[in-house]
Amino acid sequence: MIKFKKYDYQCASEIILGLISGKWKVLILSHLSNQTFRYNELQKLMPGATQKMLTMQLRELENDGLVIRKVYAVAPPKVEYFLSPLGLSLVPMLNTLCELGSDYLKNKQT
Amino acid sequence: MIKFKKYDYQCASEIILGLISGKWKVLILSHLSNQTFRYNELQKLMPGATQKMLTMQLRELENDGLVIRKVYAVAPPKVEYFLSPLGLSLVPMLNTLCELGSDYLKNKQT
DNA sequence: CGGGATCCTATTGGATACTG
DNA sequence: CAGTATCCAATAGGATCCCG
Repeated sequence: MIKFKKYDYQCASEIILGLISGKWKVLILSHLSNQTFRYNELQKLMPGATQKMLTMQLRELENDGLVIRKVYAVAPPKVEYFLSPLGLSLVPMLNTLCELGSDYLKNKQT
Repeated sequence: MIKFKKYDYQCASEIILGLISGKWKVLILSHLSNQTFRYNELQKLMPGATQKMLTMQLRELENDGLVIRKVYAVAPPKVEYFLSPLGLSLVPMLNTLCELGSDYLKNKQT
């Protein structure tokens, strides 16, 4: 039994799933895997996400140490988001997940 | 945009996450990756899961083609669960996920 | 033995309005 | 620009009882 963040996990893989489970998290991570983005740029990339959801998902990713939020003390406000080393370490796995997903779809169509 | 099972996915990786997201799914998959189990054997392996949840998760895994349910026409009933080729194809990824989870924990403790 | 049916709670996500 | 705050709907999960 693994205790982490008020949850009990039976398997360490569930921890990673907890980190990336959330309606917009993998999408955010995949965007940030390419480059740094500002808040409103991410909004444009994900028109379906409300402000509340985008902010929530970013905050969780930040608290879990996958994403870094850099605030510039300027007016108007400027905030940049980019992957931490920990977030970067998940990128190959996310790509694998993506390939498996494509394979799965092909398989299900035949 | 990928349409699959009444959901719209922006990234193929979300499909795999949908398949294995569920409180007991990765645990079921990890047990079945080693050997075939009967229903009540799985119950004993996962004391925290209620009958309803165990059945639900197994049915979803079956409907998604990851697990095969084999019913023997005997009395008392006998039902066996084991991984399909599709389910087996996810095992290496699940192991990777497990390693990443362990790494993450170590990192967070320091 | 291997479930199904019902009822209830908790968590997640959405819509909308407001702000330093 | 980059968020908060509030209220509400949908889904996931849990407790309990029943059945061929």
